[in-house]
Amino acid sequence: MRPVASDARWEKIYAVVRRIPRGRVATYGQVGFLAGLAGQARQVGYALAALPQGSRVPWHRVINAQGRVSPRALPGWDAVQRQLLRREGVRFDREARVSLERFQWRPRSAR
DNA sequence: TTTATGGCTGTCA
DNA sequence: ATGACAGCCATAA
Repeated sequence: MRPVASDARWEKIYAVVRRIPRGRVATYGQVGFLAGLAGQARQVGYALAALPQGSRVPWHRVINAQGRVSPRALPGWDAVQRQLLRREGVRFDREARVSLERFQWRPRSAR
């Protein structure tokens, strides 16, 4: 059997995402960096997109570098993400953007 | 194998 | 602020 490289990477990505506390957000690039995959933000998005529904990974706490919820393949799904974040206290401005200054997660280990 | 497409990002006009 | 582009790399065809 051929080893599936993405499994190990995705595991690392999920591990990082699981560390994001409630009411905080991280960018794809940040997650990639913390997972040892600097510059591969896109893979983070890909990994999160592949998450099964029942997973306990807080995928909704990951947004793009512009502080916005990325438009997704399935319609309405991004609105759900915003609602989940709001429920945790994350505020959106009228441009549907989050102030990363205020809500971005800052783990000590990588500051 | 090659091509096209992604829940992205930084840089430059 | 907005748009175009080039990197990144896994997956599907």
